[in-house]
Amino acid sequence: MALQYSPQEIEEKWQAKWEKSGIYKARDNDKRPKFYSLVMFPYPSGDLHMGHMRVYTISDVISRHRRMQGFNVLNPMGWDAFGLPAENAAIKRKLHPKNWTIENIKHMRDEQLKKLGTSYDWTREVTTCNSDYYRWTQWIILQLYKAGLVYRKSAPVNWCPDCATVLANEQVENGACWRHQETLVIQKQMAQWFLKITAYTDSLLADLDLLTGWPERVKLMQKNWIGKSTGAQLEFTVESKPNVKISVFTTRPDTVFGVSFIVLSPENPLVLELTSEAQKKEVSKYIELSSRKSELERMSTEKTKTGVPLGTYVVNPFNGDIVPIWTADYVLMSYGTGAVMAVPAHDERDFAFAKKFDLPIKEVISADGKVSGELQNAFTGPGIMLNSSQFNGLANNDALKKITLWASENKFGKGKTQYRLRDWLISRQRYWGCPIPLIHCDKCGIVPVPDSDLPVKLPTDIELTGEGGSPLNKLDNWLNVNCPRCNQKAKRETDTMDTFIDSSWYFLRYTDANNDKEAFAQEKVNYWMPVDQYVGGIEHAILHLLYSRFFTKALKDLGLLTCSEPFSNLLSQGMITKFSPQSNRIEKMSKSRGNVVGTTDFFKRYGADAARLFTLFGAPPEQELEWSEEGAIGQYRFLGRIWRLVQDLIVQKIITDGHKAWEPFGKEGINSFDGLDNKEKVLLQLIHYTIKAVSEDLSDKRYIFNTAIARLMELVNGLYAYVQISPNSNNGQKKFNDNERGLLAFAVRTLLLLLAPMAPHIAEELWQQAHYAKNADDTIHLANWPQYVDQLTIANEIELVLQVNGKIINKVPANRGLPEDEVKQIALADEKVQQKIKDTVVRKIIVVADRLVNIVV
RNA sequence: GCUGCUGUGGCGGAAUUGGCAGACGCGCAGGACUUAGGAUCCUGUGACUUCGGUCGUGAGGGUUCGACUCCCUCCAGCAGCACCA
Repeated sequence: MALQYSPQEIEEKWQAKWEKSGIYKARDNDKRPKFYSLVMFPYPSGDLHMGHMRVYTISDVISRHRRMQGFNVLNPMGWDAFGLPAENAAIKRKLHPKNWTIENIKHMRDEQLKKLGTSYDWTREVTTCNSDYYRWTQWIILQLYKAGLVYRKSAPVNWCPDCATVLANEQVENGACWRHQETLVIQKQMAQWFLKITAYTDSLLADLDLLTGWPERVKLMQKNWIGKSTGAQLEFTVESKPNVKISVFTTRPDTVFGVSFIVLSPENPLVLELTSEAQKKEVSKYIELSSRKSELERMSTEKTKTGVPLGTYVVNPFNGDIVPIWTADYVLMSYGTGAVMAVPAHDERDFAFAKKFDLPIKEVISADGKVSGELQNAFTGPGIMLNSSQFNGLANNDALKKITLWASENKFGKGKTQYRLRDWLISRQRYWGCPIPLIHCDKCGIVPVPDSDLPVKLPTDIELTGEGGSPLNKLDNWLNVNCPRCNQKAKRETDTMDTFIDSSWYFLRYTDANNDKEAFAQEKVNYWMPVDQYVGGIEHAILHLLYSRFFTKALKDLGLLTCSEPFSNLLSQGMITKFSPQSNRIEKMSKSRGNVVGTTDFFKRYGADAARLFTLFGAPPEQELEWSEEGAIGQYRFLGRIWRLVQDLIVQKIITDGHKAWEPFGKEGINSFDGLDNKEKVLLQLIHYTIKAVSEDLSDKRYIFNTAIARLMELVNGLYAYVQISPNSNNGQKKFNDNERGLLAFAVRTLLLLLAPMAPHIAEELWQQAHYAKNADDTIHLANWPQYVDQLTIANEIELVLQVNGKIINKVPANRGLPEDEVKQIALADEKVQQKIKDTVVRKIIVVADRLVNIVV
């Protein structure tokens, strides 16, 4: 074997061998404890670059480590294969989306993920656009439909002109489409399918507390998205139409005596009903104007408020005040009741509005309960009530509760909790998605496709034009069916599902991926779930993770599984960045920014192991990592350093003996420092310390791989130093006695085991060459993770730091575990310390065991 | 604007519990080997220094024998949300 480290010669060899021997297969219901390791599956866009590789490397290292620790590891991979890019590519290049997708999957799987040296169980691969998968997506949707969680409703929805389809609320960012940052979403009134995620609002919010293994920021983002507010819903009677009431939601019922007008959203149907004859013209003009404003325009006019009065009034039931009704587009129809009570004295928005239109500002809370005169700003803090009849003098927080109670006793309103989260719009007017398995029958209404007729296959003979409307609508022979209930003519639903549905349950399918009788067997899903470690990008903090949690809870209630949260631990890896010549900035690595580093080239030149090490070493996993060619080459050099060290020890027959590894100490190594000379002690301690440190770094308490690699580098440096100071024999080669050979063999063995999860190819190759493998079929990746002896991780002798008044004066060697008095004596006797303190009185001596002494004078 | 996170050498980063700041790597400098070195091996590398030391973790203050770490004020950068009543 060459003395030169050549990843090209070893990596693909081992990849092929691992695949053939099936060492990464997960076993259902094994006796070992299970570990479900999951990485967010990719959209098969065609080409992964180094920026993508980080997440797969991190997840793979965790899987490999757990496997060596004796867990029955499930580490699956699949494809989120439905979606718009396939359809757009089809329109542009006249390829069928299916063929485009399959080609991409083949390349990404065989040329990229496999060549990274990942340890997936490919027998469980799932592809969401295959009918053996989406058959069960349809089945699950029908179960949810039967449970009343799927409904159809005509509603104002977000329409992206570029996608030519509607979007979920979660897919609108700053008023623009999440796929097209420049394309403003427009509002359309359409009949659409919704999933009733709001039925689970409370448990989605409350159970965030159970997710102790999730990053706080992700939980916070979900919490904000759900947006719980507590307050009250209050009723204001219209003065001229006493049978009409306007409901408002407010978090500040304590300010109700300060209401000086009511505002309705322009979309609120009450606006037209309540406008006076005199105001009709102006109000219609205003509604027309604001309907033409996009979401973004409505936001950008943040500071300048617009609105018109309706010319009618309501009665404030709390104090009989008669106040005007206005319409203004700072009030959103989609939140609460689409109407608010305006209290300019205590709400900044209302204050701005009242100032602009010269409406009264009535103070009802102040810091001391006294009138403050003219307000310059809204007073939003806590204080004492005034101008509020029987509630005067109370702290506003007490008044809030009492007013709510009083309102419900007198039927003016009641306490209410309001959420920001709205139901999930799931229908899309596109072709390349999972067909919704429902049928429209004139007589029977909406009829689910019977289970026996699933899957509703997506027809393949279709011409895609990219014009608006559901492409499936044009396929008469697919569209027209007989109603399963009355057998009369009926039509299929032609919308397809949001692809986030496909990814909301794929982790369940992995547990039983080849089942053609059911979505997953209870026994298997309950054995594997929940996922023990999920790794993925922060961009899915809301969408995918919230939807998956919702699916898990809904399926649990349907009796299909027993866990209520799908992902016990979540790691959100940071992105890989690189200087982009286009923008002259360091930005996220992406094709469109022109700063990608391809995988194939890099693997060919430096190997997958070096790529893996660099992405692990550059920064902790949650932080951003800037790609650096030099840094990556540094890892290649480190691997070369290991290679040469081990090769030398093999060629010189130091750690091997014929076709066996040299093992006079057995696999456990030496269990005490007794009888070792100093340099041996140092090496033995280094080995045990390294095992401990790397094991802790790879544990779920840390997952900090950069320090794990740093510890391995220190071990390698230590081994070089050890070999260097050993005496030469006559022929110039290093001379080692049997004990030293055993220690070296143990050191190298340990090094390779600790390296194996991170650089699997070189570890396996050297494992074989040094004959640590029992036979040709033995693999380091199923070997036991090394154990350390705590006693041996620390030296008997320490360096004692001597301080005077907290400043370091000297460092002296001392034995570990000395009694405090003795340590004090050492410190006081020290020459440098003496010089410093001279005759001054020692006030206090602080001893930190085995670390330092601080003398205070 | 609100919320959250982050500020440490020329660079990426380490310091797990309040106890030696800068592990490890990149870069740089010097040496060895060599026909050659952009390979490899070894050594050095926070700043200032009168070579005794002095200063040093975004800025300022505080608590403490002792602060990168805890508290307060401020500054800068990043991210999420953004008229949510």
